[in-house]
Amino acid sequence: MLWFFWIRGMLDGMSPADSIDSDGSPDAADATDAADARRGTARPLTPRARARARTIADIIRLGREHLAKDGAAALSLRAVARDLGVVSSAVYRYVESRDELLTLLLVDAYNELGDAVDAAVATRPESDHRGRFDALAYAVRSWALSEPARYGLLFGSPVPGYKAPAERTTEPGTRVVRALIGVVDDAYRSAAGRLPAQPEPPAVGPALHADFEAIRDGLGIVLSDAVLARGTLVWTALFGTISFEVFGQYGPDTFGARDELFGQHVEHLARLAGLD
Amino acid sequence: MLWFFWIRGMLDGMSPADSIDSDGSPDAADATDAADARRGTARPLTPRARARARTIADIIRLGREHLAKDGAAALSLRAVARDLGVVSSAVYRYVESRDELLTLLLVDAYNELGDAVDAAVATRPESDHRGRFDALAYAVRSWALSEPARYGLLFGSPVPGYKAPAERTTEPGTRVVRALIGVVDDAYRSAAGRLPAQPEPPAVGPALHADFEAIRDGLGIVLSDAVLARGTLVWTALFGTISFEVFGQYGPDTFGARDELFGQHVEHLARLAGLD
DNA sequence: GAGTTTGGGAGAGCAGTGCTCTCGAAAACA
DNA sequence: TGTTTTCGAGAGCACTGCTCTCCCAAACTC
Repeated sequence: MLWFFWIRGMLDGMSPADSIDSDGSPDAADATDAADARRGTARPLTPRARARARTIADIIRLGREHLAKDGAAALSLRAVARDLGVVSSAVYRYVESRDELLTLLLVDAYNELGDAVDAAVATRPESDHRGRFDALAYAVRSWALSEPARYGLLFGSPVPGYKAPAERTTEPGTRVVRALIGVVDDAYRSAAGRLPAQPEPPAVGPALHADFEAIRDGLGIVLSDAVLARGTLVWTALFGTISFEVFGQYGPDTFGARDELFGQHVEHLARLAGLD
Repeated sequence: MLWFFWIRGMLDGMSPADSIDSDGSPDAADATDAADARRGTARPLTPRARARARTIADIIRLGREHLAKDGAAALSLRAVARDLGVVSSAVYRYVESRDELLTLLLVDAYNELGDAVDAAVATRPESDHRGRFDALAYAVRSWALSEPARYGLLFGSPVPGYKAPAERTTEPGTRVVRALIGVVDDAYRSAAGRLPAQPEPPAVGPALHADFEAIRDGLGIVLSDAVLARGTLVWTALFGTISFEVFGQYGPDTFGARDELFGQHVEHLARLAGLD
């Protein structure tokens, strides 16, 4: 299964706990209602189920706070239990393990980032491809700088011993790249035939061509091998630039004008993507 | 102090432990000799000092193994002590804390990567700027793929609660970027005046200009603002691409032809750097 | 309404972690 | 030979994830 792809039927397979809205609002129990409605089982919500959903939402909210403050490696189930006013063994009634909580927080963070990106892109008209690209890039950077530890969980070094379950993280985890591909694909569709000539691209070999072909098939896009090759670089470069800033790779004093530096990089990346 | 800069006198301030050769060879004690020789104090090495240096070298070697296997967050001083055949409190005679060991391993890894890059660049003639750039890029990628956990320590999410001491990590930590700047600067020096015209660059504002000016002063290079802007993007993009591969951001199946994909990216990055 | 089921909090316990302290022996030095 | 220094061992503290048992109260069933 290609990583890019929306996994059909995934929502149906989700447990109620997965459906908690990502803002951790107190009425998370309603999310279970929504999930029930989605799969057509109008189950009358028992008080117990309601209390349970509320507790899980609290655990996610507290976990998110700890994650934001101390990072993934320092996330402690016992600390969450303390904040919840409960003994440590009690949280195991709601969350299978620390890794399970990490998965919930991973999905939570992916969706928050995805929402931020979607909202930013939507502020620009559909025809303003360059504007949409800029909005996407700046939205990712803003979220990353405001949530460095959670960004690190998503795009930093893997947590040792933790393996994200693909069936739960793939869809939310690919929202940004799918949005990016959408912006670029729209631009190329609308500009079909009248694109500025790019300098001769390096030839793409048969193996990489097959990879790109599978991506095109899976996502229903029209981008050429050359554009996809440049597009993947734009993708990884965008996150590379942001990661350097978030993770402190620039050092404390080298760049004072970080906004402007990022603007320069976005400019070059947009050109590389062919959006100019 | 700008992060890029070689810190003068740093070696003089180093403790013997910092001078352990990065390959963890058993004769690490000789490194102390070397350090003594460098600062002109020919101290006769006592048996105790010799044994001590050897033990520290063992600790670093074992720590490196654990780091490579399980990642930074899972690095355990007690586990190292067990492997060393000693009780846990005994290692505190040699290493101040877990963070101290992390610093030693950080410097160790930075230097191993720096050595690999320097060696790769040196295989190409000085005039082959594009070849040197490619060699640098592929050397970083090779090392990263063969040492994913240690790469993650250097370029992934920061270890929570750990703050790398700048006076010990800045010099080794900037070896790669200094090598990269060297390659690009050489190319621009040797091509002075006869460079292919680049498409009109976005204008650099006064604040970013000041940053670039400081970098030029500090490193004694001639690169223009436009080239430095593109150069920092090349730098961050290179590590972004490599990080995506090492950290599994591509997903397991999206790209089979990863070598070729990286080759495409290097090609575009070389063009962006003006090395064509 | 009475009886039964079940959900879940409390607490003890196990094995691991980083780190500190004291004690004693051995090695190095004077 | 006697003194000083070094350093390993071991106990102990506070923390972690996680399991197990106990038991009460809320919820469901008849």
